[in-house]
Amino acid sequence: MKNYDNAIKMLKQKGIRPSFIRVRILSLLMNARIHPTVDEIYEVLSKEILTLSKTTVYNTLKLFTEYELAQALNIEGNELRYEAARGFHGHFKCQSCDSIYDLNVEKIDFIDDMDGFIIADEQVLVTGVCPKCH
Amino acid sequence: MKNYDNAIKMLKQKGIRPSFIRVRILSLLMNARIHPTVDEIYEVLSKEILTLSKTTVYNTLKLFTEYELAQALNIEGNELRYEAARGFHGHFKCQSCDSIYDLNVEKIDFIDDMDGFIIADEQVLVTGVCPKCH
DNA sequence: ATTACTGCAAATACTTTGCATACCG
DNA sequence: CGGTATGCAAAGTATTTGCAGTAAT
Repeated sequence: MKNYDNAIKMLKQKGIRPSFIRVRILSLLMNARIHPTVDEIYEVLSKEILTLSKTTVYNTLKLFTEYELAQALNIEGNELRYEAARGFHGHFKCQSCDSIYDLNVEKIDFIDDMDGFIIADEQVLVTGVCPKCH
Repeated sequence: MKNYDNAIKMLKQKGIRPSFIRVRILSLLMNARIHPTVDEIYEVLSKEILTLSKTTVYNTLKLFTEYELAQALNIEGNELRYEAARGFHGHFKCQSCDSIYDLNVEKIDFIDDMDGFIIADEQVLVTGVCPKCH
């Protein structure tokens, strides 16, 4: 329950109606500091929301992405992961256990002259082996 | 023709038999400095290699990735792009025209202590609008 | 009543797998 | 010949779309 209020507040701020499902999905993203796939979100929430459909999860995440409440991450080539929007940070993916860690990194240091380029987003993905796996 | 020799040489160095198709795919990646999808590679090469199948393109790229001749890029969530292996660099993706630019960037500056993490690869993806699109 | 939200089913897109055929040493 | 490379068809997985039913204002 604890974070529902927070999620409701954020949805209202963006002018999105805080339906039950939206609140639950946003709370999930904000609480857990996880980077779930659509499938993982669906698996967790469909246990409580028995009528939930994957289409709705897709719709909701798309909506959140448009309103910058969530961000899609290209971690695997073949599926999208999502996380709640928050400050700039990177990700570390363990190629052994597939865990994903958040990473505090400095902003990108461009060598090229970026004049004329409008930068909207920066993503950093580091791959390797995490401490638990060696 | 010019780069076939180069591609053949690289394949031999890795102990991979330089079949015609492999040479063509590797040359394509090395010459054009592009970041094609499997589909784009297939479209280009199937005009000359009429019997080419996508499976072979997939197989070949997988092989190249294992031998570090090519690298898969997570640019879109739903498809893989490939580029010839070369030094560390980032990518800029224009959200208007979908062009992908190579970017010279400094190595990631970690704020976290990365002790215990073995870093195998770093990817930087910047999204925004390129000079041609505004 | 009108608009927005949800969900099913089908369609599309990308990639992998199993197996058969063709090629090369 | 024997092993590797290629390719077709089918299966698997991820995502999108069209439309209909439902809920909210």
